Amino acid sequence: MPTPEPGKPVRGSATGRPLMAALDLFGRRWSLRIIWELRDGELGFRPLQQRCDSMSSSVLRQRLTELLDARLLYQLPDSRYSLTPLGHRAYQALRPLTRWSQEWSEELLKSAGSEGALH
Amino acid sequence: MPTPEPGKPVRGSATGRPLMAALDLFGRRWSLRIIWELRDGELGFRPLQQRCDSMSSSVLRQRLTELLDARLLYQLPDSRYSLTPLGHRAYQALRPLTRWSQEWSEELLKSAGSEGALH
DNA sequence: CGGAAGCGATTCGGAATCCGAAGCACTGAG
DNA sequence: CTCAGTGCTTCGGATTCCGAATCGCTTCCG
Repeated sequence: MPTPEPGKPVRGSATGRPLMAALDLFGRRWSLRIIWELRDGELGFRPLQQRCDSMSSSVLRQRLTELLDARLLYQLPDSRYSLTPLGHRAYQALRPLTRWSQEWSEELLKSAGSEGALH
Repeated sequence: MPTPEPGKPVRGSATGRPLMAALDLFGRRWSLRIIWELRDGELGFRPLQQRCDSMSSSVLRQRLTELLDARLLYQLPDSRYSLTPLGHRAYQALRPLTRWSQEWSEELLKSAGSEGALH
């Protein structure tokens, strides 16, 4: 499972268009979450694992190397992980998702309520 | 694998915070891509499959039911799939990713170039 | 009518991925 | 020396994904 790279064909897209590579990278489990948890501050391996609901260490390592390869993260001399400027901009690109998820939550509550009211 | 719902615990997050449910939903393979491909216009099952690099029909069906459950999609009387207003706003929330992926692509080209220059 | 083509959708065996518990090597504190 | 905490690896089993085949249905065309 190679790290997705814009320009090269990635799983799920023969073209390698940057967006498709990004969708592949972020479509792997925990990728988005890791970036999210590093949004304000460096974290070591285990603390990061804790914040990610104790995700499995093997997958965490896998995701970390992918994100390091992709230059979204770098490692401090004390081996903690941190977002690169590029990684931080990726986080910012994902911020609208927070607002949307709120809206989504409200929408589902609404429709759940009207379902119940039908009886 | 239940469809993630804000408020309920989802895989990868005991809290069920809306954002975490969203990260679970979008973290499943092809989810982002499907929304992306429906951004401007309805598509039937097989045409949609074509646009998604001929992804496997079983997974496509799985993702579609999840996105229907989550109210991001609805099905027209002729059984084509379309974004709901909520789904369209999800797409809009993902748009900054396009810009970012461009920047990412350039950054990787830059560092690939400087690597070569070291010899 | 007969048949070919396209559709949405399902099934199923094998491949890829993810999980989680255990353990290793190292470091600092007591 | 112990003990706890760290980054990280290994490995067997569970889950997920894949892809080809297939079904039933509709449409189109002779």
